[in-house]
Amino acid sequence: MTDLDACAVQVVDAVKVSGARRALPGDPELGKLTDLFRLLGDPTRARILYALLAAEELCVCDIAATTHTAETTTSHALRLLRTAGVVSAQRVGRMMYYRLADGHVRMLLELTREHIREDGGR
Amino acid sequence: MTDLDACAVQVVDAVKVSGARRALPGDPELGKLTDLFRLLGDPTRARILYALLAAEELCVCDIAATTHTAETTTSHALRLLRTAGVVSAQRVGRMMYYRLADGHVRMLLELTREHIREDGGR
DNA sequence: GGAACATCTGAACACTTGTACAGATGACCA
DNA sequence: TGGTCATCTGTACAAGTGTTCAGATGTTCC
Repeated sequence: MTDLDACAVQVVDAVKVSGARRALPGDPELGKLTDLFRLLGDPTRARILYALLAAEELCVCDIAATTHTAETTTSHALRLLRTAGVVSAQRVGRMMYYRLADGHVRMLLELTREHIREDGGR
Repeated sequence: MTDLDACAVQVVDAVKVSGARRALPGDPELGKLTDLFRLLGDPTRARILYALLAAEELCVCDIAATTHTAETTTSHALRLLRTAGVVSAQRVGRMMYYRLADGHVRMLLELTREHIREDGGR
């Protein structure tokens, strides 16, 4: 779309560039990666996830109470997280209980919080 | 702002709720967390970061060439990443060399890619 | 069956955000 | 010093996104 070719001609370190280009995630993988990160990049959803990290399992109402968010907003957020496979849901009577989908998500949340705490977000 | 009080009254598991509420990151910490995730949630920036993960260090032009992105766009993205402390920059002559800021970011990128690859993004 | 309840869904709005264009900076070299 | 080069910045527009309101599910209990 733009002057990408012009730029490619002026490559400084061609070896590094072609090496990095090969190591780059492909479009489908990159899409999944950014989808996941984008989901975690919203305060409402992040609050929900950290609430589930602490409580193991919660119903929608209790998630809303924990995160100080309207129940409708919570439900919308949970749908996105559920669709993406970040959380899993289980119906018990008329309530839906949510929990983090797997250990990777837990590690991701813990690692990032550690990172923030250690160097103050720098 | 909303019917949050009404919701709090109908809390199902009050013990879990108050426990999770205490474990929840505070607003400043949560802001840093979501800022970081949001930065990783854009394809252009993610490509840049994975390029740096593979190549250790690259100048703006080579980053643009690696990620197939216009140099202006790359520069804008790098500014955001630099301001947030995700990447660090070093000037050499008229070129700027960028690299990932620390090991936490590297681990975050690697862990997430692993996660995506293992269960196909589910 | 009907009422009360927890949760979900659809649509509309305000808001945020990424990208592209144009021009500015700062560094090198003749 | 003047010109070229790599990179940066400001601005504007299009596109994406979160929250809300209103109403629809599906479940329990009488």
